Amino acid sequence: MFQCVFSSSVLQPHSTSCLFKHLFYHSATPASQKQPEPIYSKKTEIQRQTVRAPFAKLFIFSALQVARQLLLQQQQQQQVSGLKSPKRNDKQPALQVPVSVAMMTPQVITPQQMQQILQQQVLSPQQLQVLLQQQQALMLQQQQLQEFYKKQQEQLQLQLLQQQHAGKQPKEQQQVATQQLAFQQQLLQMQQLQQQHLLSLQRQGLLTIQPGQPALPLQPLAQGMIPTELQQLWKEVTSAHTAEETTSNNHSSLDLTTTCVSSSAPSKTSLIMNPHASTNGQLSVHTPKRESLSHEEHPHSHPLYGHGVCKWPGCEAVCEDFQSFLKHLNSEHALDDRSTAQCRVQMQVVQQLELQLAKDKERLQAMMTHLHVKSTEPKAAPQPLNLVSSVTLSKSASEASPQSLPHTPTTPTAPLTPVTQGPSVITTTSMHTVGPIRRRYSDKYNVPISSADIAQNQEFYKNAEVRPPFTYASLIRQAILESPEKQLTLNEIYNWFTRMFAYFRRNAATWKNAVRHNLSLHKCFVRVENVKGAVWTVDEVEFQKRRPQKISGNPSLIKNMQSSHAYCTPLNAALQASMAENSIPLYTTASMGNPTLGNLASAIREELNGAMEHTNSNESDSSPGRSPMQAVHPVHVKEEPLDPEEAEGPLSLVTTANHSPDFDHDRDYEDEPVNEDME
DNA sequence: GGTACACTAAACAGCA
DNA sequence: CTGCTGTTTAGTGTAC
Repeated sequence: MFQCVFSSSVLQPHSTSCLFKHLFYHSATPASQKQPEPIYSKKTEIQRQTVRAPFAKLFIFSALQVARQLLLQQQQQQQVSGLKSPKRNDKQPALQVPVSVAMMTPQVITPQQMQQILQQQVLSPQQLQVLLQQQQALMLQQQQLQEFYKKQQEQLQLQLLQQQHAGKQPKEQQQVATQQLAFQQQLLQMQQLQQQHLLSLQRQGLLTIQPGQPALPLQPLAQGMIPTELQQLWKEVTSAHTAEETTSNNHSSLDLTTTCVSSSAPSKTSLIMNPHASTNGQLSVHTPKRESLSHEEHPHSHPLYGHGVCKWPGCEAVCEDFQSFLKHLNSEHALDDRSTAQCRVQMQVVQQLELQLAKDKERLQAMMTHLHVKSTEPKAAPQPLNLVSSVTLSKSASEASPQSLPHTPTTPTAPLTPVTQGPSVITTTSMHTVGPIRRRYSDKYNVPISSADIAQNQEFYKNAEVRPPFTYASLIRQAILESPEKQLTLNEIYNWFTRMFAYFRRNAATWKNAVRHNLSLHKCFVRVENVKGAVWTVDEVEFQKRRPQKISGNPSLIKNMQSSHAYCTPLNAALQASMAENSIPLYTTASMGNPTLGNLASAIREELNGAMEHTNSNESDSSPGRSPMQAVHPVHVKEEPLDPEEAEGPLSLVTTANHSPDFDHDRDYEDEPVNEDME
């Protein structure tokens, strides 16, 4: 989950596809409108309603939280590094980095990715520069504040211990506790100030936050702060802490150049046990040696040390124990030009991550707004106020602007970061989910599954335990058609299900029964006695008979459908754009390596042509509210309630998203693993 | 409200 | 007897 989510922004290409598949299926595409649920007959409607809408939102939230965690980790790394640099200049342009970014740890983005990130930013280069500088300065300030806050906590704890053992100094303890409380309150204020700061940035045009959108739920200390406010706060805290302390220069108090860069910092106890030790006018107490602090707190915990390896960017030196690591840190990563440069690089990485986080926050907000609009749209409008007229629909679906969506006037969904293609991608596709999308569309409108459906989301469904939005009949047909001889035994169909869909790796009794039921029920499935037993084939004629009722639409839609671009273009463009935005290899359906995907285009055309034939004969049945994509591919529209287990939140989805194709045999997977490879 | 459809669950039979 | 395969029925939910 973690990597999948976060790398969507910066780091890991492979996971990016994962994320965008998630996005597609929980926010954007018509397919997302269906949330699976295996057993819904015994669930109350209330359960379903509460389960569906928050699903995607929770996932997005989770993704953001994870990204935030990683960002904080990066900040920690930078923090440790930054304290070692006496030359660091907060206002220094971030691009003057002599050290190759490729030296960084595997976690770190490559120069190419960095460039991509830069290119995809919403801001102009000038704006970006300004914003970078501001963020850089603010970030350092808040880091210092964090450190001080931590010290305060430590001090309080130590004094509490002292009090317990010695039973004295109650007054001082109370004083510190009071300061602690006040400090926490001030932190809350700072959070508000952060939002103000963002708003000011927005007013300056440096941030593109949509109007009317609620303030972003900023995390304390996770965003930049107004320097003056922070300094004021700093002054208040420090002055309250030591009354006799001569308030130092605000700039110097925040200037890392005044900090002690020696690794042999004064012991923490000396600073903490005696508050007066920090009354030297220099705020060395506020610039602790993190390694020493964390070392004492957690003997083997260090942001730059983990799994016996030095995590200094580009180092990865093996250190047997923590002591050796400290030696290594002090020797190999001492204060020099190289370390300084690396530190700057790390700073830049953090900045980029922050920017990316801000951007993703924006995206999240837009998505949430979008989903909120959709979910709160009155159900009483089965024919939604589709402002996309038939004239508009006669054009390419991809040309339709998101503004065409029926938005509630109070919560307009402004264009989503129009500079980047990623969000607009989602918008482009999600725009086709207008109307009562949360409602499950009739399966009458389900076009049987096409190769494109599975192809484009194959990896997703293979790994994510999400029920595919396709009917059993469609899946069975797909399985059979994918086989070389266009025929499968029942067991082979089972295997196809379990191989292609993680969802079908559990509750085997249920879905297998359903498969058998469908095989028997539908005339399109023909049982043929074969040499090796009975096999099932698909009677396409019978199968096509089901189609006429599946597509209805007005002539404009039909006309639009005559070009396969109506369906292919937006989706493929969406995928490609999202991939390009995240600088990952194009994940086209044709490059997925599945032999069945080679016929994707023809399959799509086949589906479309087949649909067209029937649709043309049924033009009287118009559905003006249906968008082209829905009309062409209404199978995505079908929405189903969530499985209670899946409804637990995004975690269930996201965690399973990283499952290896190897099945989880320990989870209700009643059958043997796939014991034969049909292909 | 009726109808069609999909899904789930279950019963049942035949067979190896 | 057990398990698999295949058929059928019933109940439920959803969309039209």
